[in-house]
Amino acid sequence: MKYTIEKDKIIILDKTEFNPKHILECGQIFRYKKLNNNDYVVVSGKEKAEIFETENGYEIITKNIPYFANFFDLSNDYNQIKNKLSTQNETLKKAIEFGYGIRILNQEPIEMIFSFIISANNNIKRIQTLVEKLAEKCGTNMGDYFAFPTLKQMQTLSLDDLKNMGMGFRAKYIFETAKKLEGIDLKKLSEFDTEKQLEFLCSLSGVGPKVADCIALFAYHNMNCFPVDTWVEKIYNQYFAIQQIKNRNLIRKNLVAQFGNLSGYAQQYLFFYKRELDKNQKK
DNA sequence: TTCCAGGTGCATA
DNA sequence: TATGCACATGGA
Repeated sequence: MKYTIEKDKIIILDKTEFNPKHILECGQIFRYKKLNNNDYVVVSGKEKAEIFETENGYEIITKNIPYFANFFDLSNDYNQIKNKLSTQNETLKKAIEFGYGIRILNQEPIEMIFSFIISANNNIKRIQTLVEKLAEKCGTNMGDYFAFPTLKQMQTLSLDDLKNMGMGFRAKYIFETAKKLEGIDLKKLSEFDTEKQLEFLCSLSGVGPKVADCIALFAYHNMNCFPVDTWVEKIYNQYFAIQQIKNRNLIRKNLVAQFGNLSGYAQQYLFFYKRELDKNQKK
């Protein structure tokens, strides 16, 4: 994708491989805010960026250019990925045409772990509220926003703190995982193969197969993962299944068999497509 | 009032 | 190994 870098901004000269709405509203990140039509503020870890639409693309304004160049996966060629996937399946082709500007973000492992523990049996709106509360409660004050808490900061929270924030039955999971991660180098996990990565993640309290897939996908860019949640279950049974399947493990297996090392990309296009369609139908 | 949301953990057979 | 249920909370 065409982009250039100036002092404090990344200039994107493309509107087909980069679309802030598609990128931010496809459920992979919870800390963003819409300013105007296609303008957004996004917070990741302790960094912040603002995105503004221009005539020929977008400008990403930030104090940390390298961080957000990597965050937005700018060196990756999404046209090639989209072409490959579009030929594989008609529904996916439609989903890609719909969410053409999606990119899979490179996010912080610690942020993904706790955010997706919160996501269990929850809706995106409420997940956003809870993640924000967590940052406000114990994350570093950066002036006009709060950084996502470090592990040390997470460990200062009591079980009651978490319950009082509205974490519900996930409070215990967060509390236990914060303890368990002590002394563990999460960067090392990127060197593991998929099986080992998921095995470790599933050993954390509140992390099962679906949440582990999300963490592997969004924190470690592991494209062999295909998180199957309630939405993917719906889309699978609507468009892919010969016969209806409820077993999510089996659905995952079938989808990974079909999309291989492009599974993570395929999943995001399908997830965004299905959710937006359902949202619009309700209106 | 009931159902549902980017599910997980645990008991039971 | 597979199935079923409880688990907080808030919006529709």
